[in-house]
Amino acid sequence: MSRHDESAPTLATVAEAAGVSRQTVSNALNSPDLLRPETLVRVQEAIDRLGYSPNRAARSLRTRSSHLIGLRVDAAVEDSANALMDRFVHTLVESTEVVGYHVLLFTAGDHDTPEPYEELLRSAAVDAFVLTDTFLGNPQAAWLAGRGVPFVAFGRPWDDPTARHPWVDVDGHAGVALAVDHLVERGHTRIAWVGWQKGSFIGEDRRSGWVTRLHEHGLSTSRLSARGEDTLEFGTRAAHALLDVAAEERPTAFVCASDTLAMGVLRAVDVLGLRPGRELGVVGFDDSIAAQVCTPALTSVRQPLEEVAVEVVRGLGALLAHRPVGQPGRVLAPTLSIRSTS
Amino acid sequence: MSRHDESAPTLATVAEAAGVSRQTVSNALNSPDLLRPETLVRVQEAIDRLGYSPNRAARSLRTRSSHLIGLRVDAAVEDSANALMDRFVHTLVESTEVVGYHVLLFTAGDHDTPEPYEELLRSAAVDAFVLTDTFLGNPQAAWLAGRGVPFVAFGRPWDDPTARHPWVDVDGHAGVALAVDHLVERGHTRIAWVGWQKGSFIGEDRRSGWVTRLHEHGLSTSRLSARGEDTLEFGTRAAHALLDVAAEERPTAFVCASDTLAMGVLRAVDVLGLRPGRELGVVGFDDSIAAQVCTPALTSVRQPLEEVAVEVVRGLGALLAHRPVGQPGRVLAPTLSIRSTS
DNA sequence: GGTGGGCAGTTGATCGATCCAATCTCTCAC
DNA sequence: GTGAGAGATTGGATCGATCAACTGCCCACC
Repeated sequence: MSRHDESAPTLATVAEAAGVSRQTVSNALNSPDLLRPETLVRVQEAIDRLGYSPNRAARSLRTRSSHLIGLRVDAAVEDSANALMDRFVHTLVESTEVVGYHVLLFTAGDHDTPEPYEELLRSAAVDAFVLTDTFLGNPQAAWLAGRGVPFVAFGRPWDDPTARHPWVDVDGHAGVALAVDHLVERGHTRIAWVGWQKGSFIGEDRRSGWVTRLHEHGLSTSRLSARGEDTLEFGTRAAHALLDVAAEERPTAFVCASDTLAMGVLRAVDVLGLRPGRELGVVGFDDSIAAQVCTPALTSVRQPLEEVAVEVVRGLGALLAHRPVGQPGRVLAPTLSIRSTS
Repeated sequence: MSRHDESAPTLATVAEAAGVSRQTVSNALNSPDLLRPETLVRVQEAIDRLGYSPNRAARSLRTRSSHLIGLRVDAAVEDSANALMDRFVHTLVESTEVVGYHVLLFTAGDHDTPEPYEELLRSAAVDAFVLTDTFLGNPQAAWLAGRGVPFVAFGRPWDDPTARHPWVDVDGHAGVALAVDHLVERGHTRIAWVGWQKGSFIGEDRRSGWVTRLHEHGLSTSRLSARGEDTLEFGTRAAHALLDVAAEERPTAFVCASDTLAMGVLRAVDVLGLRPGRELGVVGFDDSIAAQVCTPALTSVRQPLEEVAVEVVRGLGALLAHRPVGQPGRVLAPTLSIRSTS
């Protein structure tokens, strides 16, 4: 009856069991190449036998790094197809685990303040952040960068091309261009845009794909564009308005800035008794779950969220190792998921 | 030029600034009522002035609690409407923050092993877990409980009513009964069930709501039930099969075990040229985003995920305070979100 | 007047890992 | 045979908080 079994094994316990010192056990874990092979084996056995895992708090305290990455989750918006985070978060968690990190979730209340970020950083709860809600340019990126908070952004620093923080983004322009090409190939010549109000950089990026691509195909964009909020209702209203013209001016296809808007367009189309598909094309953006399961299934631009997550983690790695980043940003190409509405 | 400004303030720094001892500062944070009001104010000022937040690693090491809750995220399934986690996760994060905790995400690989859970617990990375994927009974709950891992489950221990771990669940039976009542009120008398294969406790619970409620209304269930996998395709196949009978035997409404299945049913209905709504009712389960934005919008049973999250956190609180739980489980009532398909 | 008790605040030890500098053990060259 | 030097291991100090025990101090009570 040696020792009470209740307390978890520590470095010292393992060291004693293996007949070596604490430091040797620590080296076995952190720099195994420093040990003689036979010693390493002996230590490993003791570790396995005792079921030892190093205490994170202790390691964290000493090394001054928690091996945690902060990710802010904001309130889920109802009635909108914006559930693309699921896919992203999962890959992010998987990728971070590969490099020995975990993801910590937090909320930041209603208004954007740096407080929660700084608090987590000051208390050494996380080593860095991943920013995702860079919807309207990213004001946060600016103030976080200014305060020396380490982070990688999913989204370009639109408003400040000189920003030096690492970021990853998806080429919205190219995504919409893909959609336009596809619709043109299907024979459409009057392709409308349903997007967001001016002021959103992402929205303008996506829209520019529509404008330039139509022009490159020698097609007109005039009287084919609608702008408003990112809601189902606006999508429906916009479609009604765009279709309420003389037959020869009527668009035969809609490219939308989001799946939410596209679903709104589909609703209008349904009310008017038109059948989406070859005759009337509709393309969304995000390839949300709703796009996949609704009837008719929505053709949509798919962001390579898995790749984005991997790149974000790569950026985090460089950031935390204080490796200088050559070019801070990376733009990835989306693909088109073709379904029934085109 | 006192001290290099780089390093973050610690208890000692604050203590010196306020002219008190470390412990007094610690007390100011953890048991303010131990201090004389004027001392408390003085310490508070120093804390604010220096921008001090206690180091979590150090606190964690000493108190043996990380104030982190582990939540496993599994691979997002494509082509299925199961995105109900978003809503749950957000409320969970918010509720845990209120009681001073944070949520840590992790994955458990493909097969279910207790390894990742035990590893996180052994290394003191988390204090407890929240289990959510208790889809088919919950095997994990059993082995986690057996190994003394503290957790609260979202989902009943169907296979072991004597289990003592805390859990929260939603009454699937009642949810489906709600759907049946609603359809009966709309005048339907031949109401079909599209659900999962036998062997899933949740599936049987939901189905039982359909069976007993129809019988209570004096309606028949014979030849009105289909069972299969939780996919869009099966929903479509099942609907085709159920509708392929003599007109007077044909169901006029479908209650489904999930939104995914309901979307499949809608697809079949669409192909057959029927219009869902008053004449042909379809009700799903989960009130997923897809249900909300698709056309026609799907009537669906809505789980009170916000309440569930709050209850889960309450359970965690009791668990971590070693407060004995009287009755370990709590069943919450779902509601019905009525939309166009009924 | 001595004891006892509550209040306010202090000090040293401790949690479990890693860092650091010093030591020990070889092997090999001269 | 000795010293250099790399390879492997050691004990002590440290990260920053909390715990436990202790010191004054003041007032009440017998």
